[in-house]
Amino acid sequence: MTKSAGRPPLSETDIQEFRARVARHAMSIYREDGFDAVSMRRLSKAVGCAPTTLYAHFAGKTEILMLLWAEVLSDMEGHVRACLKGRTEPADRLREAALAFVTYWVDHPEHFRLVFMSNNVGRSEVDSFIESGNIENGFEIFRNLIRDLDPGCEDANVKSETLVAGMIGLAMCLNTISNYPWPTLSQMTRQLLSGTIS
Amino acid sequence: MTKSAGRPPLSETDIQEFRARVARHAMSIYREDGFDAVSMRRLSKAVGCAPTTLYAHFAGKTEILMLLWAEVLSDMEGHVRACLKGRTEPADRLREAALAFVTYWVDHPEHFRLVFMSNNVGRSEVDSFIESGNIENGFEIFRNLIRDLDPGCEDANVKSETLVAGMIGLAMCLNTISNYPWPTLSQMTRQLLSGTIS
DNA sequence: GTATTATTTGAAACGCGTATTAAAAAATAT
DNA sequence: ATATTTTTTAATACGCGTTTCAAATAATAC
Repeated sequence: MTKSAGRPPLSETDIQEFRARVARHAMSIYREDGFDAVSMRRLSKAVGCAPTTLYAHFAGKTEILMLLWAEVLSDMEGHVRACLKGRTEPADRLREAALAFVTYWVDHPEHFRLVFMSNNVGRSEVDSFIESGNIENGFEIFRNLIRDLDPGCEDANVKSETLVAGMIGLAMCLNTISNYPWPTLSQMTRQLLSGTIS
Repeated sequence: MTKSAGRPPLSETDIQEFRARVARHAMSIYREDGFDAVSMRRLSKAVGCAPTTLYAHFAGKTEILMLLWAEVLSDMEGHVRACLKGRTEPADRLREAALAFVTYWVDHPEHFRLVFMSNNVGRSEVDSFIESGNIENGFEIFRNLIRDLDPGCEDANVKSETLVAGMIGLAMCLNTISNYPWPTLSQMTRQLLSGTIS
């Protein structure tokens, strides 16, 4: 059990550092030139490594893109929380938060594409992201708002998960079928909420 | 204004025939080997033309994939209508139709991917599909079910469009974040409907 | 130094969507 | 047949995600 000869494996710190460096450059390219510009070849050039090296540290491109999700989601969360400032009435808070949520994705179609349409309906990759708690946080905002509205609500889970999924659906439809004569964004959000606020 | 010399342009019939032939082969490849197998090179080989020829008749791959949407959507519509057989109570009909809608997309993730995740958030391409009335039909089922439930309902448009978008969101979340501990599909659908049935 | 192990590299390959462009082929009027 | 016009083709190219694999490099123990 003594130390064996040969080059030691990368420390956990080294790995994390590398992954963080990749994330930084990926984000920089994404911000600079958009989603389509984030390619493995270009990213490896920016990082300063061979394209193959990326595949030694990531399962694939999707796993790298997930590093960007966290930033976008946190930015979105900021927008939602910002519009809660100064509002105290629970129903009002929930309404405005929902409107801000949908508005964010409609105003940032590129972000929406990155987060919701860049996965190949993949299985295991997304799972790790779930377990990291990032998704849970997204639901939590609305779960809390729903609980504030109706303390002791037993199906707050069902309500919040359905609300979030529904809002994502709204954003998706507005983004991808943009020329359809949709009702107003606030009309649809209000309608979607009518089952939550009761 | 007499006929000019030279090879005459393809007749509208010829064009339609070619497009139909492409659609047939595309659908055949899709059914046989799945979404990823439908590539321009392979499709051109199946059709019996050069890859470039496809680009003379279609703006791009997305426009070809849209030919498959109609079939999938009509299949889906069949499933929804089938579950209405024998049901007369309006609220019951709406509930079952909604459940069938979401269930269809969860049971056929490949179809979901084809219809909802194969467009690059593209603009003009999807528009032609809208104007062909295919989307309108999808909404109409639910608009009618909502009208049956509440005749003289003034915001049936808002309700149906929001419901459909919400259901798509449910299907999308269940498909792409498949390992999250979601509530039951019927729980979420019922919750989503609670704002519609009231 | 040498041996050993871990990691990175480079080059090549596959098929992909898409674009360009010159050459070939097809279909017509005269 | 010839001229004219439209359509198709073949070849080539670009960058893409991903994989394979032998060669190079780095970091350690002895």
